[in-house]
Amino acid sequence: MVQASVPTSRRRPKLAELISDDIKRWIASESLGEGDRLPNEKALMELYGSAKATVREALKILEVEGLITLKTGPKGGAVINQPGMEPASRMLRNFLHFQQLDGRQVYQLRKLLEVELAVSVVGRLTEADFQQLEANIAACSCCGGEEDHRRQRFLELEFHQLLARACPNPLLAFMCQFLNDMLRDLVVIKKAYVPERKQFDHANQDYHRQLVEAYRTEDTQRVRRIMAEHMQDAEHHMSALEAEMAAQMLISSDSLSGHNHRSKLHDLLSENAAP
Amino acid sequence: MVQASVPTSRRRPKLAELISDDIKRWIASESLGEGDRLPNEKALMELYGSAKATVREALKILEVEGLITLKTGPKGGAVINQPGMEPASRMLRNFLHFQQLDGRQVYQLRKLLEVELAVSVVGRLTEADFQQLEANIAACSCCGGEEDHRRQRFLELEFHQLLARACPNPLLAFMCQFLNDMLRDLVVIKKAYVPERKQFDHANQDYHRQLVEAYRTEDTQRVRRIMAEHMQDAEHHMSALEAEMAAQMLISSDSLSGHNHRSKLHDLLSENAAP
DNA sequence: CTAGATTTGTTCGTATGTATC
DNA sequence: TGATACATACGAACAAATCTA
Repeated sequence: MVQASVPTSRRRPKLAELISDDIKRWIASESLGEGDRLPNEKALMELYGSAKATVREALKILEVEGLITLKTGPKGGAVINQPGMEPASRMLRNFLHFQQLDGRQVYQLRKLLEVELAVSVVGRLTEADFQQLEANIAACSCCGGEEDHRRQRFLELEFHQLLARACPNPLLAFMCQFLNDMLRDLVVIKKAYVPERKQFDHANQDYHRQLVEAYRTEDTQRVRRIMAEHMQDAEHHMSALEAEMAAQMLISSDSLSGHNHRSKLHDLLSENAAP
Repeated sequence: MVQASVPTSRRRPKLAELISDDIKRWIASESLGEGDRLPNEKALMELYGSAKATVREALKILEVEGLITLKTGPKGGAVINQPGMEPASRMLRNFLHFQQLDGRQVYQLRKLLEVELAVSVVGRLTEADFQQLEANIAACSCCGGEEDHRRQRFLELEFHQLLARACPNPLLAFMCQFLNDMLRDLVVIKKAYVPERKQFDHANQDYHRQLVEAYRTEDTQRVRRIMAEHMQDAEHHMSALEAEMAAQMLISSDSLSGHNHRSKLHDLLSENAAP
């Protein structure tokens, strides 16, 4: 049983999947890195004895998985690309879209992971990091107008993203950033959930300020205590939207914002008779 | 900017990606579930005014992401498939393959998450679950021969997988299962790392037995304490392979086992002159 | 700055295999 | 068993993008 690429259902592996797996094995065995180039389509065609479309499908799989990028022109072709966390994040959202997930469960993890992450970056922040953190706090407190609630939330989450980028553990960093992204998109959907928002904003900014202070003095225990309180407090204020997350998670907010696209399929299948 | 499918690099979205995004939007807006069928290729061709290959590529993207499965024959076509955790797990491994990751970092998370998971399933185990757990312990202790160290590890990890399947929080369950899968594949690679293995096996079995006991009496605090100790102990014994994980993570162990495939590309490009 | 070369991106047409009825 | 519907695969050709001279 080879069958590595699409193991969701036991079935006969298709030709393109075998080819993409073979290329993956090649990448792993040669320990290739960013920038190395694969042979061009023609060479792959005659190597595997397959048609152009089949090779293209194999390359498509690798592109969707974020392992290569395809460019046209001379010196173009398939170059190996070390994937960021976006593809993994996207797939995880696809998975969670069909699960029932509520804010309580998100914070069950956030309370653990954000604290662990906060502690793990003590002593690892550069002066540039401190400047970004303090700039974020300043932006948070200054634009505290009543206008744009969402911008406020974005900035607060960005504070945590800055911390995550400094984390030396890539797994921990990924999970925290994923949780932050989910909360960010949740804010996009729920346009206004404004109970006692004012004091919540103030409390958040206070936590962030204290965190930076503790980081300056590299006081690990204080970092742990403040972040734990911060998460506890945030969970309490999240109880407002204690329901139906994971409903609209298939499309990331990047594609939601801007035009409010409706799918062509929806238009066609609902009207079913167009002039 | 639509551009949701492959956001690893900012570039003009290709036609196939736009189509797959549109289909995704359709799935999300109609809140379709498992088993619902998409229009067939011909209908999609004339709907989007694109050729067969282009539509096929769009469907390919959705298939790689685990959102649909393609079947041949009448009543075949693209049926919506609620993705399991395999696609997300695969992408996360792709990401980590290019990061430096060691056993210490894995256990930094495992110590937090396995304990949280263990506590969260107290009172949620059915009698069938208990039977599976006890059967696992029995299999662990009986086949304690010196023959197959790997089988022993597989069974021990399977104990934790059983617990994870009973966890009501899908995010927490995913992360624990992912960590277990990574450790499982690591065992496949490192064929024999046998320092004081015997007493380690015995200790593990003892922890597992005590855990089942505590679950029977629904003693939450005891579950927490035992699992915490179990993870602490396991981390200590993992220090043997404190180095280079994440090297061979691109291909899952399913495809590694069996034939020890070498890639065609490797064969061709190294010899470079075939008779 | 234009022109050509190179390589991917897209399309059409056709043939094959396979599962259902 | 055969007919049908559908995905799968092949091959050739054209279009578009991009580097280089």
